[in-house]
Amino acid sequence: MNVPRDGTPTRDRILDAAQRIVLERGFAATSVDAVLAAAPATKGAFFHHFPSKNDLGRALLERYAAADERLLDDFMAAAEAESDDPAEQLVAFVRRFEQAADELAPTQPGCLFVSFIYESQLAGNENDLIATSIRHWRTRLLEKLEAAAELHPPAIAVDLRSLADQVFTTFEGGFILARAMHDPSHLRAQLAHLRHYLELLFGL
Amino acid sequence: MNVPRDGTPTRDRILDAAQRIVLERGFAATSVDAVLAAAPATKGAFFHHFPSKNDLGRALLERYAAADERLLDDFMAAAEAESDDPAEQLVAFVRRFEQAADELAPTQPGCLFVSFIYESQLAGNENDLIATSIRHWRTRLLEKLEAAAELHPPAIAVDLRSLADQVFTTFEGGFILARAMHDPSHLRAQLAHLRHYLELLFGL
DNA sequence: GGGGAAACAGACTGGATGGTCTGTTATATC
DNA sequence: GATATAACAGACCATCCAGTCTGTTTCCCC
Repeated sequence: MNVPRDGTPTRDRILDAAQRIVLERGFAATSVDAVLAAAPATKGAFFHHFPSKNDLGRALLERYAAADERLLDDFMAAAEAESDDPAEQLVAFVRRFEQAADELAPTQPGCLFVSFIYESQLAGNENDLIATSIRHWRTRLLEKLEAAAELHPPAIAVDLRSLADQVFTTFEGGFILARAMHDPSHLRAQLAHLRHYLELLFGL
Repeated sequence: MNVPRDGTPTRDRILDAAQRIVLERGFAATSVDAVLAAAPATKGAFFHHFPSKNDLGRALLERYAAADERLLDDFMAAAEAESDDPAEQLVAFVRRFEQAADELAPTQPGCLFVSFIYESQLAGNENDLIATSIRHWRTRLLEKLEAAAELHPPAIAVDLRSLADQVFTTFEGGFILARAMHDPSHLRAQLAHLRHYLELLFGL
């Protein structure tokens, strides 16, 4: 078996350029030629790495979901290092995203998931990739919420399952708000309210 | 001046069909031909009513924003009829959206605003239409929030301005969550948390 | 150092798509 | 009932765009 030169740098360059353009204009409005011009790369390179444009979309989503999962793990680990109280961990977790929001928002004008969710043209397989990602967040946060509710009986009865989803909701909604108003700082402010809600619920 | 037959029914049919398809696939992925097939209408009719596809987008946005504003006014008026307490009015306001969510979500799989926000290809003019709409909600809700905070000192210090935006955030985030998980009921659940947050803040 | 396979390069194509253009029909005014 | 004009109808066009195809280069293995 012969192993010629490594193609991953080219592949990554294409993915990076594609992600930037997709986040800005959406997937359908992103032409392969535009990606190639931005990468830069050629037609031959593109269709060597991705059989079709849809495969590029799938690859983008997979890479994004993986990075997303890593972020969740990292921030949760950092939050767990700050305190032993699961409620305080949750608050620290959200606070970390608030801090990250200011740096993240200007460079990343949105969430790649939304770019695909609002374009149902991709088959169910990759949409399930998003659903799996969301469920992962939910599971991870739900166990913390349950532990927190155990220690700190909530001020009012709430459904913890959908509360876990509230993190995703606030993130996506905040992104949209920030983008619609052309002001990245909105994301942080919306996340702060989620934190306040948790603080009130668990009496912190 | 001669006034031939009325064109508004055709125009509306085109707008209705276009809105359905745009909400499902996004604006860029919506071809004029697909709209014409769904309306149904012909090329001649389309380009008689809309000089270009982008003009259709603008018209869609304008119509949507107007309906949005009407909804805000109606629900706010209904909430104001329920109670004299601005805090309770706000809670009633959100509760109304929870009720509406179940009926709205299945027929309308998303918010038209997002379809355009995540596709920056349209010029700044129509994006400002969205921003104006958001600012309208913010202004309207902010005055209620300030009145509520006067009567019921908030449990913790929060920024009322961004709290007003939280309604928009929760709505958009909830829509995305519902769509990503293929379960419209999520929207209602997310709105419920927003209501709980308000209840906790104002001690209701 | 020759052979082979992956990694490109780039001209080319067929279909989709936004938009045009030349009619034709309906209706209110005179 | 002649006419003017908005409201359509639908063939047609120019462009763009995803995907193909035929090379050429690079690099490892023997």
